[in-house]
Amino acid sequence: MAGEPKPSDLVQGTLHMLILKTLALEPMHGYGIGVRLEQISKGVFQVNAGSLFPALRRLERDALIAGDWRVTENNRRAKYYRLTAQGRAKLKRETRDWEVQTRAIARILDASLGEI
Amino acid sequence: MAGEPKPSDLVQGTLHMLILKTLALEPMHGYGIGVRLEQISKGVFQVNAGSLFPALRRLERDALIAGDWRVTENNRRAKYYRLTAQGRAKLKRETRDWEVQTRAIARILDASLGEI
DNA sequence: CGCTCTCATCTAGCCAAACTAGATAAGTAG
DNA sequence: CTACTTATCTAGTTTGGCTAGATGAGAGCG
Repeated sequence: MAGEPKPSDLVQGTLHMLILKTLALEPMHGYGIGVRLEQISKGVFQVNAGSLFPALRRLERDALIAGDWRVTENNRRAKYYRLTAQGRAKLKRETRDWEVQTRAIARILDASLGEI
Repeated sequence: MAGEPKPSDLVQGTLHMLILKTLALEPMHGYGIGVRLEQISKGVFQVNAGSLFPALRRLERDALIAGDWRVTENNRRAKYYRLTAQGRAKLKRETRDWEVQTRAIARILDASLGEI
């Protein structure tokens, strides 16, 4: 986060939520999660491997996801992660909190002097 | 940010933007900014003094806001901050970036397997 | 065969920013 | 005098994304 934030910089604290959401759709390996987030966001997020993999390890450490090594379609080894029950609950909470907070921020950003 | 995030925890990186927006409406002192953010957000943000004042000092250090000591209506000394031209430009950029990113996040959170 | 490309993961060390948990000071109200 | 509110400040911790690499293995090519 040095100097001017590029538009691709993640809003801090959202990467966990986005990973959980991606895995809620289907189990995937880390690299694939990065590619998918980039695709769905239409390039807004270029998910950094140096952010992504540490995030995955934190999520696994906290038992929100669980992973096992397998072989991909391309015949490479990769660790496939899936949501745990705790992860699913966490995603639900985080999504709800995110919506509450973005609504509140929108209210502030839309405010004008008249309505205070 | 210990343990379970309370719903009042700020989405990281947004405090600067919210302060700039508040000051864009009218010059205020720090304490007042905190009260106003809490009011407009309808209690979603209980802005921590330990977050708020360091943030103000960073913004002043970066010349995005400028402050001078005055006396409030209550006859207390307080530092009134106002936006600088740079601050106004920064607010514009941050608001635009915020909207791009929240739209992208919304797209991800709304995604279902069918549309991949 | 060696070379390069892509896929896939991992790590160390940095840095911004919000947090906790206080201290400080001065005016107001009882 | 005491307690409360307003108003600001700080030290030290933690979170989490960042840069900038290393590592390894399969695929394609001359």
